[in-house]
Amino acid sequence: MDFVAIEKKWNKIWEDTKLYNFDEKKLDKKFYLLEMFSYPSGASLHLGHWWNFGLSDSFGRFKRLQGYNVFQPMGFDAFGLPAENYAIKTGIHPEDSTRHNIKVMEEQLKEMGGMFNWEYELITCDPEYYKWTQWLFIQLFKKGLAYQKEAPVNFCPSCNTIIANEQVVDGVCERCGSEVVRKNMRQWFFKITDYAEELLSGLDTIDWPEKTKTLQRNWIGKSVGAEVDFKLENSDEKLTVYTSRVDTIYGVTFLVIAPEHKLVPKLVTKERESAVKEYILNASKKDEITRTSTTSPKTGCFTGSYVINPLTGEKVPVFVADYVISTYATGIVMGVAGHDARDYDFAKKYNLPIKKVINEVGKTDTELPFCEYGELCNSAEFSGMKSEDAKIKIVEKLEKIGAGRKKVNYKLRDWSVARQRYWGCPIPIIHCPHCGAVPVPEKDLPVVLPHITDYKPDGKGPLGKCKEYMNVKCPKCGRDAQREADTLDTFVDSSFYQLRYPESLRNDKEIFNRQYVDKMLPVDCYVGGVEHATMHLLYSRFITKFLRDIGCLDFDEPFQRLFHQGMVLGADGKKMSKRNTSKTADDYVKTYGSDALRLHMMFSLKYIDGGIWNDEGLKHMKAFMERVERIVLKWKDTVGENVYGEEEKELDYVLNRTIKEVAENFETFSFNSAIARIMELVNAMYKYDTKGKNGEFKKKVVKDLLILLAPSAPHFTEELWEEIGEEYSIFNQRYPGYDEAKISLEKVEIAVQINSKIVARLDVETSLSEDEFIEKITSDVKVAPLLSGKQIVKKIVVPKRLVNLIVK
RNA sequence: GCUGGUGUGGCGGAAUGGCAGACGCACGGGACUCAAAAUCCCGCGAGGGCAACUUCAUGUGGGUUCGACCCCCACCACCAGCACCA
Repeated sequence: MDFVAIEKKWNKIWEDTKLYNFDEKKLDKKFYLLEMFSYPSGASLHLGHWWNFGLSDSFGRFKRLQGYNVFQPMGFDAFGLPAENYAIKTGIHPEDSTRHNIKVMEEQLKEMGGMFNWEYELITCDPEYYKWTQWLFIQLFKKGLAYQKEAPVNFCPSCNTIIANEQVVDGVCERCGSEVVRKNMRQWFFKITDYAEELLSGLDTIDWPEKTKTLQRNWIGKSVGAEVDFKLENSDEKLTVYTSRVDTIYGVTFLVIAPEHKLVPKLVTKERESAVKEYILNASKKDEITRTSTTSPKTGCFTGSYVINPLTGEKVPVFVADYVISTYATGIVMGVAGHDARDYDFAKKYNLPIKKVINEVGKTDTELPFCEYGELCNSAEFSGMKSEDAKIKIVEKLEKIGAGRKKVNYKLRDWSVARQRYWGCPIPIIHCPHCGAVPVPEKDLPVVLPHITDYKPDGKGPLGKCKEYMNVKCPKCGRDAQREADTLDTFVDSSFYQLRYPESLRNDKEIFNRQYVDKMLPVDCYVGGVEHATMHLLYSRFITKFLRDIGCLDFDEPFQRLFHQGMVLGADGKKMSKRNTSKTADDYVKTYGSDALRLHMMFSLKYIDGGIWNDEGLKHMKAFMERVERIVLKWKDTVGENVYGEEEKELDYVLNRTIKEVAENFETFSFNSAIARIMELVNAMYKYDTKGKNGEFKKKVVKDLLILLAPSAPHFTEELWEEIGEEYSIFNQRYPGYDEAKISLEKVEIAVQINSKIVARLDVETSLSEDEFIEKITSDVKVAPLLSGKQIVKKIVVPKRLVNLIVK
C-alpha cells in the first residue's frame, strides 16, 4: 500500500464529506476534547506538536467510535514575547511573522489528518477575539478585581524597561548586558487571591492527576496562623507580622522586614541610613530564588529601630533582610532564633540572642533550633501547653489586648497582568487627570492594537510612543486623556478561550451564549503539559469562577478531566520546543506516512512520561502495518466451514480481551499498551491462520481489528475498510463490544506457594469452590509431599492467580 | 533552595500489594531462497549447571506484610515548575 498516497486521498474525502463536522444539535452525547492551543512559533510543526495533537486526536477518534459527538476545536495563542523579540532582531512585524507561522501550522495540522473542527478556529490576536479579552478585563475592573498597585519587577536601567525573568541572564539584561535591578513599579493586577479558598476546594471536584492538584494546593499555599502587631518604640506606628507559629512568640528576639517594604524608610534612623541604603541596593540585584533559598547565607542590616513584643513587653531590634519577601503575607516576620532554621542562622551571624520556648514533648534538654511542634516553656502562663493548644490560647489573648488576630494566609499572589510590550492585547483603560482610570465603554471595543513599526521598549512600553493611539478624550468627562500603554499578559488571552470556542466565529454580540455554553462545557477532556499546572490551569479556573459569579455561566470548573502529555526530547535530551531547533515531522510523514509516525509515537514512549525521541522503530511500524494488511487481505474473502472449536475459542478469547483492554488503555492514555494488545491480536490471527477454517469468523475478526486500530492509524484502516468491501466510513462504525463469557477461562494456571516460595504451577478449573480448590492443590503430586508432617496455619488465596500456604 | 515527579534487561517499555520483564526493538537460531532482502516460526535478564533446576535481580539502605517495582522512612541521581517564556 502506498501510505503517503492514500493519506492524501482520505484527507480530501474526509474534508469533502465533512465527516468530522460537529453536530450542534446532538449535545446530549457531546464530547468536548481540547488540547492546549499552541503558540505559532517556528516555521513548521515539530514532533512535540505531533505528540500533543496527533495522539489526543486518536483519543478523540476512539471517543467518536464509542458514539460520542466529538468537538475538537483548534486555534492559536498568537500574542507573545517571541514574535516581538524576533521583530526587534529582524524588522519583520510581529503581525506578519505570526500570520505566516499560523498559516504554515494550519496546513501541517490539516495534513496530519486530525478531526479538528477548523470552522471554530480562533486566534487570540484577532480583534474579534481580543475584544472579549478586553471585555473580560472591564468586568473584572468593575468588580474591583482588576486594580493597580506597586509591585517589584525586573528593571533594566539601560533599556529603560521592565524585563521578563527569562530575559535576565546571570543578573544582567540579555539584550544589552547591563545589570538588572528589582524595583517597585505601578502595575495592573487581577485579584485572584479573592478566589484562593474556592480554587483550593474546587480541586476535590475535578478528575485531574493527583500530582497536579497537589502542585496547585501547594502553590495556593494556605496557612492558618496569626498576625501580631509590634508597636514601634517611641512612635504610634506598628509593625504587623504574620506567623504560622504564634506559639513561639515568647522566643522573639528580633524582627525582620523585607528590604522593599514601604515602612522601611520610617524605621531607618539617621545613623543607619547609609548602611541600610547600601544593603537595599545590593538586595535589589538578587532574584527571589536566591533570596529565599534555605542554603544561601542570611544577610541583613539593622535599621536602628526597636519594637515592643506585645506579650512580653520586651524591646527587640528591627532588621532589614532579603530572606523576607514583601509580596508574601505582611512582608515582616518575627525572628524566633530558637525555633526557625533561617532565623537561627541569622541570629548566629548577627550575634542576636537565641531563646528556647519549645521543648520536644517529654524532654527538657531539646537542642536548638527545634522547629517542630512541642511543649512550651519560658512562656508565662502558656508554659506546659502543647504547641497546638498554645496557638489557639495565645491568639485569644492577643485578640483580647488588641494586638493580634487569627489570620489565614495564602502563598498565592495576585496575578500581575500588565506587560510593557507591543505584541499583546491592549488594556482597555483610559487614564484621565480628573477621573482617574476609566474603562473604555463596551460599545467602543475592541481597542485595536495600532500597527506601529517602532516596538523597541522605552520606559512606558512601545505603545506609549504612538500619539494617535495614546491621545483620547475621557469617556466620562470628555477632557484630554491618555490610554493605558501596557498590554495584557498572554495568560489572560488563554484563560477563557475554551469558553469562546463553541461560538468563536459567529457570536459578536456577547463573549458566549449562556444557554449554549452551559451545555457545551465543561471541557470533558483537556490535554496539555504539566508545566502549566500553576499558571494557565489556575488562571482559567479563576476566570471561570469569576464569570459564574457575574452570571455568565453556570458551572465552576472549566476542565473536568485533565491529562498531561510528557515531553518529547531531542537526541541530546533537550526540549524540542520553540526555543531550540525544532525537528520537523514532515520528513517522516513523507517517507513513512503520518499513520506510521502516529503509531510509532503511541507505541514507543509512554504518553504521560514522554522521553527521548528515537526514529529507529518507525520502519518497523510500517512493517507492522504491512503485516496487518496481509492478513486482512488474505482473510477478506475466505470461505470455510462454520465450525467453532478450540482454535476459534482461543482466538475469540484474544479478540474479546483485546476489545476490553484497548478501550481501558485508551481511557487512561496508555497508548503504548493499547498498541501492544492489538499486536497480540494480530499475532493470534497469524497463529489461527495456520489451522483455523471458519471464514465468517475470520471476517468478523478482521472488521473488529480494523475498528480497534482505526483511532491509531486512521487513513490506513479507512483504506482497508474500503478494500474489504465495507461502507464508508470506518469512523461511522461503533467500537465493538466484548463478551465477558469468552474472556473467562475454564482453567487457569495457579502459582502455588508454600511459605511464600513458589513450589509448583498448576492448571486449575475456575469453577471450583475455595474448599475444592484447596483440596485439589494440596493433594497434587508435586505439592502433597511438601506438606506431609506439616500443619497449614494460614491459606492465602488470590483467585485465578496464586495460593500461598503458610505451614509449620 | 522550595514544590511536584521519575528511576525496571543491551534499548523503548508491561505489571488493581500476588508467577517481574507483556508488546516491540536489538541479538541468536530455523524455514523459504541459487543467494540476499522481505516474510513466517522459535529462543532471548544475569550468574551457576549437560540437564531437571538453582542463586541473584525493579537507583541505594532500612521498614510494614504471608507476599513489595507498587505502601512507609532515609538517601542518591535525573526531570519539570518557581509567579514577566508560553
